[in-house]
Amino acid sequence: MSPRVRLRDVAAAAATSPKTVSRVINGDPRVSEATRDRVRRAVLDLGYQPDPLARSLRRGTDDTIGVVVDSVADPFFASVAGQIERIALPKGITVMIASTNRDQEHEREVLERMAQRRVAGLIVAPISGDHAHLAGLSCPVVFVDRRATGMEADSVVVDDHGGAHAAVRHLVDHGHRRIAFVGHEPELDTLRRRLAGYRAALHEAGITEEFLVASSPDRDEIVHATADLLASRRPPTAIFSPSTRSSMRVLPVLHRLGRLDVGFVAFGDLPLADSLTPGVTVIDHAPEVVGRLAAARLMDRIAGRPLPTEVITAPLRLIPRGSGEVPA
Amino acid sequence: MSPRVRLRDVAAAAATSPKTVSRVINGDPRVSEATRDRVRRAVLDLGYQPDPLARSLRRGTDDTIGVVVDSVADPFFASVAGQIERIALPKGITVMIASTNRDQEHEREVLERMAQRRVAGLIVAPISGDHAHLAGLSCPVVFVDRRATGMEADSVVVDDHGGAHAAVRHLVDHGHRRIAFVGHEPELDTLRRRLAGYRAALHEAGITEEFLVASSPDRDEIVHATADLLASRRPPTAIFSPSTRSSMRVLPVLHRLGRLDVGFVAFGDLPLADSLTPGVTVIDHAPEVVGRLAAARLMDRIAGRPLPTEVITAPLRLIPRGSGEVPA
DNA sequence: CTGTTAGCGCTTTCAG
DNA sequence: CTGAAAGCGCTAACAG
Repeated sequence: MSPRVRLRDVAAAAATSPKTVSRVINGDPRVSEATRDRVRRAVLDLGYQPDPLARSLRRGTDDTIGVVVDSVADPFFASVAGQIERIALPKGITVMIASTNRDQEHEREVLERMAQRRVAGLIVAPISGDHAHLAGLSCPVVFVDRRATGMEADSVVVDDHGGAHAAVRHLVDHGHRRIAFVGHEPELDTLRRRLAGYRAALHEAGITEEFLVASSPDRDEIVHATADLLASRRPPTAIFSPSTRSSMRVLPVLHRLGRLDVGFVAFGDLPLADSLTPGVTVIDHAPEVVGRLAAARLMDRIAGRPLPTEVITAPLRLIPRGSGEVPA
Repeated sequence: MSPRVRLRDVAAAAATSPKTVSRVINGDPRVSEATRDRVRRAVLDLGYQPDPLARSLRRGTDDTIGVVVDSVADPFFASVAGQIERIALPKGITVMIASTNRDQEHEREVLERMAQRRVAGLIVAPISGDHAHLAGLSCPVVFVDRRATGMEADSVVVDDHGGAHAAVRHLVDHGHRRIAFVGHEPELDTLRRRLAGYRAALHEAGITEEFLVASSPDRDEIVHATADLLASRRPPTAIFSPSTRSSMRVLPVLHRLGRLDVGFVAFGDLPLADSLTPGVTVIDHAPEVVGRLAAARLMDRIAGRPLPTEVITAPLRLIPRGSGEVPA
């Protein structure tokens, strides 16, 4: 529309210099009340709005934070991202979201691009195994869901070991002794921890028999492996699904086969989990909490508050809905 | 880490001027092969990467498109956004996603901020009723899910009327005559069209009895209203849910009450829809298609290709899974 | 308390 | 084909 109002236009209208207008805009106290008022009026009259690009170029940093996750289409990360946005926006911080699609090369590219844009900070669900290359980024980084390795940075995670332990313990308490872990992804630190929690719970209960399906939830193999396992001569009486993605593949199998007698507990909540029959017992993954904690910590870092590097653990809770309470 | 390589550093290394380097970077053909090679080598040697902020400031436009939707945490919009990202990124275009949380004021603010950043284009799921104020934006806008009103702009929508019509027709074909429309939101154009489709299908079948629950899916009222409706003296034998958000509220009611004899067809696919018993029959909303079409059209606009303003309709298909095929 | 000068890194003139 | 000068809109540095 109108050709864009600049600082100098406001300055002219307020009969002062651009720098003084800049001071008023940025809340510098060293401006007289009278001038300040004139400037404020001019700003309103002309509908002036600062140019974020020019400002960032000069300042060397942008009022933007980057969020890099596996995929925005993943409900867990979508919730995390939504929460971050909710916290950042009121502070005048813009959020840029990007997906890695679980591809290391892609992750690198996306991060580089954000760094190039001089983002003030990054929240990353890292997919690469070693994050040393991220140490070179000149802005604070907070990891979510998976913790930092190879560099000093805060991470906001959930208690993978404890959550898995609680889930399996819950099944044991309902009489199950043959419990499968379906959907292992050994390349993910998170999953390895959940596997350890599963094993610890078995061990504690004096169970030595382990059922492990290590097919990735992204491939159809998991479907067949699960069906085969249930059809085997000595099948498990319960399944622990260590990730939402795994649950989305395994639950349909159970329902298709009508195997609703099989105990089932999932790590990560699911939409419609309480409309299934039986309802799906889950360890709630608390994406909102993860998002909130990560955003808060990043703000602290951007503000330069001196804090020790930390692994922040979001609390988990078990939500019994039926599938985890079927007897063995 | 290293202090950032600038154009002039590359120029120095290649023994030429910044402008010539700029020409090479931007693929200007009017540079001799020899110079071009020297520059390319220098770029690689120094690891030069252009500064997007400086470039945008000078050019007056940013290689970024903004995506503004109800909420990234909404699975439909998350898919749409994911698809847009997938198309934009390989073209070197950065995507900024923001949520309106269905708040007009918020929408205005977010859009203003993006415009301020000189985005090259916008993809918007508009929440405000009249979009005339968006006409002032100096970049192309493509609307998704809901169509433009009050301004000339492309929209990518689904066939709301036709989809709803097909859904209700499907129920009629299975013998239902008392079919409820649960979860109307009269302020949304989309929903009004779906309601019209519902009515048209009833009319065609010679049905005069209409059941309408106009509670917003965001409020608990919809739960009670649905339960009351089913408990009434002359209840519907089937329900058409005109939105995913509505389905997420209504399905739990049906399952909690054990009313699996009630026919159910939803507008918009649902995660785990085929694990419910019965599986949920849906009109697939095709978020990926909507995203792809919107992104493609926006690219056309940004490239300045002369095209008539259009309402592009993404195809829908009915996926029968059981709930829509229960007899009356 | 206020203003001037310079320059963030790039690209658009316009002149060789 | 190449380069010098100017400036996008803003703010840091340094006067006054």
